[in-house]
Amino acid sequence: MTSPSAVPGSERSLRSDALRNRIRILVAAESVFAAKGLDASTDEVARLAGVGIGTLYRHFATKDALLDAVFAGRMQRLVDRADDLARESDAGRAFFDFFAGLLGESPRDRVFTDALARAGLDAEAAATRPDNPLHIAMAQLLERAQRSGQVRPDVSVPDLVSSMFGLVHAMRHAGTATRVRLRTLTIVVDGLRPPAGTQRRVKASVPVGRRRR
Amino acid sequence: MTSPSAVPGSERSLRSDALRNRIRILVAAESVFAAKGLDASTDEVARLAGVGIGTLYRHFATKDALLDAVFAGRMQRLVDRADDLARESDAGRAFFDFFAGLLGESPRDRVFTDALARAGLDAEAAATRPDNPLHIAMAQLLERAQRSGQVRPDVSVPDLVSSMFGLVHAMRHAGTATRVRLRTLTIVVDGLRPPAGTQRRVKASVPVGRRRR
Amino acid sequence: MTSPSAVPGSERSLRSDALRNRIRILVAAESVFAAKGLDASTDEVARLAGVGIGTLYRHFATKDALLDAVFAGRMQRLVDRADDLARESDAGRAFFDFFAGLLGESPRDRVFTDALARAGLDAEAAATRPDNPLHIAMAQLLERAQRSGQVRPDVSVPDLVSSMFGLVHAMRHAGTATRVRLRTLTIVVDGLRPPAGTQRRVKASVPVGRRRR
Amino acid sequence: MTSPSAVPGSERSLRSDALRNRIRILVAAESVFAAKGLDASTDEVARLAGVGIGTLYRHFATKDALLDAVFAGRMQRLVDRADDLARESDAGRAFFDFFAGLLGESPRDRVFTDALARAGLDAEAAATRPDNPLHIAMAQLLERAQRSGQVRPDVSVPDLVSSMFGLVHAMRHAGTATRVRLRTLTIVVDGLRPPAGTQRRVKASVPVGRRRR
DNA sequence: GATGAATGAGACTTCATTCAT
DNA sequence: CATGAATGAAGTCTCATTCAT
Repeated sequence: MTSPSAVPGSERSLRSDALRNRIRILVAAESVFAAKGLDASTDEVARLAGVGIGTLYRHFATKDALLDAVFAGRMQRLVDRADDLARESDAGRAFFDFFAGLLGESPRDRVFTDALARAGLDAEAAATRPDNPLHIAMAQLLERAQRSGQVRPDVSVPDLVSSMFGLVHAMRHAGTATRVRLRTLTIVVDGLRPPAGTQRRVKASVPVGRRRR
Repeated sequence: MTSPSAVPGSERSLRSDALRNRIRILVAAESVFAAKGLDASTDEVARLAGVGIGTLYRHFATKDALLDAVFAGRMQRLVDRADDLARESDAGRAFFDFFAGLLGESPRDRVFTDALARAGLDAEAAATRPDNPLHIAMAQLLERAQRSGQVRPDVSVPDLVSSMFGLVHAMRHAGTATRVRLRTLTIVVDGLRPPAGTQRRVKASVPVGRRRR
Repeated sequence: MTSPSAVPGSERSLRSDALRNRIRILVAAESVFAAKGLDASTDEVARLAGVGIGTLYRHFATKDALLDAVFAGRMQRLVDRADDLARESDAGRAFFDFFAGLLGESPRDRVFTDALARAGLDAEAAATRPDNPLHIAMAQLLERAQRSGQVRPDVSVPDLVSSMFGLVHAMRHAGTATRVRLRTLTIVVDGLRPPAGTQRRVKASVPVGRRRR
Repeated sequence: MTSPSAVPGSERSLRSDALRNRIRILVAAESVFAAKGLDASTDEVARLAGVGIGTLYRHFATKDALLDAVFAGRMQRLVDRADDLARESDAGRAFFDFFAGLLGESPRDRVFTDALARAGLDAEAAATRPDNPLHIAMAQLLERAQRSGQVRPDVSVPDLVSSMFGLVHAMRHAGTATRVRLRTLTIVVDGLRPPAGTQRRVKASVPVGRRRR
């Protein structure tokens, strides 16, 4: 999780101070964009990062490139969590925990939602590019949960992503009203469960347990 | 529904040409903002409407005022539909039709979602200002559907609004993938149904008792 | 003073309603420009006058033309007062009363000062166009006062106009500080008196010879 | 007088090129606003300064801030002159030289007059904020001149400022007519002298010649 | 590599003036 | 003649991006 590859774009070895600057910029950017929206100025990001604007543009050719990097970082955290949960023994629990985790994300920021909106996650792109890391991670969670009979069998990964996308926005709308947040989550979670009467069928099939990768 | 008051701001009688321009501007604005986001320029709206920029600003003192008007129009359509459905005899069908209707709205635009995001609909504001027309309309739909036992009794109007908000965003994410759109809707709709085993309780309150589908 | 010619531009006979509108516009313009400066909009003038903007432009082809008319009206009042005073028997008193009258004018408005600044009253234009009504009126006041020995003989009408112009601005600067207003006036007035020792010379030319106060 | 602090805003050390631009902008602004009035566009200032409009706004956040800086520069020159004169041995000469110096200022520009009009110099503000540099400098000139009996004892600093304000406007009105300028100055100057008969009184009180402070 | 000053396109908005009703 | 809706030039200001130091 903390290996260098966790910082996107850092593969080409950078002088340590340059790397430090890059990270400071990313951290500042996430904070600024989360607080003030994506229209916040690059100047403000640079200021918070404690670097000159020129330095920011040396690391990220474009504001858009910076946003992409921020989004990628955010997505990575989500993928990491999905991967961690995929190792859980209880497939259903893992699956629903993933959704429940969204409760904690993004009290009010637009970074996460926009991160999901970009990055080729929309349903159309998903068909042509099924190699998206988040897709892969979610596919594992979903498959196991479905096989264990705890998730309705008729949902696919794109459905899941759309639902998750909607849920995150709903959380943003619900704001700090805990009750509302909770019940909105419940609605989606219950909607993902198998309809009454179908529920029991496959339950015993997970004894072996499978590993990713 | 088609009375003049359906066009926001038309209450003060305007010369016919002025009214026509006002409408053209609103239509253009909805289209432009839907296509390019709320950052699209007022110039572009004026150009598409075929009026000078001065005319736009004569009708709407501020870009924000224009956005408000666009949002209000969009909300009004939603409220109108909710009101229409409130007159349906089958409470459950009316309720779920309302949600199903969101399938048709907003294939990809940000106007509708942002319209919902503004206008004091967020959960916190809802507590203090329960007089919102959409709230009232949805409250009617919800109450009746709950009394008929077709919607789980533990959801409140704010939960519903958050869910709807999320669903609309999910629709935007799903894009034109009809299957995904449909299944995402299904998840939310099923999540709104009473959990298995609770279902029967209130049944008798709907005289004849009607089955969905 | 109240003859039709007092309203500049009304010479061509206008229908009575048109004339009334013209006057209402002028009155409104003076009030608006005095309160908000010459940058106030023509729209605001029209609104206060209770006429449409089109009507304003029918009467005054240009904002500048309107300003000229307002200025002319203000100047006329000044000229009228000078003419009235010219009929006073005490030449010195008449002269100084004219200056003292400026105390009352323009507590804070820019119309009067700008009226003076325009209308060919600057010293250079005065040389080529000595037919300015205000010049003529002030010339009479000055000449008589000088002949009576109560005003220093070395000042000319342009000097007087410049002094008056400055005094009016000084009044604007002094604001509502009565003491300051009064003393500033005193300085100019005393500066216009004949220097000590020169005073008596021309005395005999005023038959009776009168003392101030 | 020529220390760096004479350039307003240069206190924070700027890169030499930035400082040069700042000065070019200020010089251009003074010239443009003097020639065309305060309504002249910032674009024109930038053009004359040979910088982009963005550079102008980097140095001065607002047109108003630019005007303030221009005004402050102009005021500083006036204060500097007053301070210089305050060191003259002949108090009366110093005092009247100060006024005579206004002859040279501002043949036709509005910058100086508006600089005086702003900056809390109006008579009302003066009462509450007597710490204005110009006030202090003029107070010194005035006090000494009054003590030496060469200026009437009943004028205060606000009176003086109002008079000066008026005089500067009068100069603007007089334009290039040297005679008029000179005589208008004479009127004010003579008005500031002690009235005949009072003149001698305090004279002997200055025998040794005293230094301020 | 880092810095931050400079740039200028482009956004929003105002207002004098015109013209169809 | 009166009206006020329409027009668009022009103004202030922002901000992504470039470039000299």
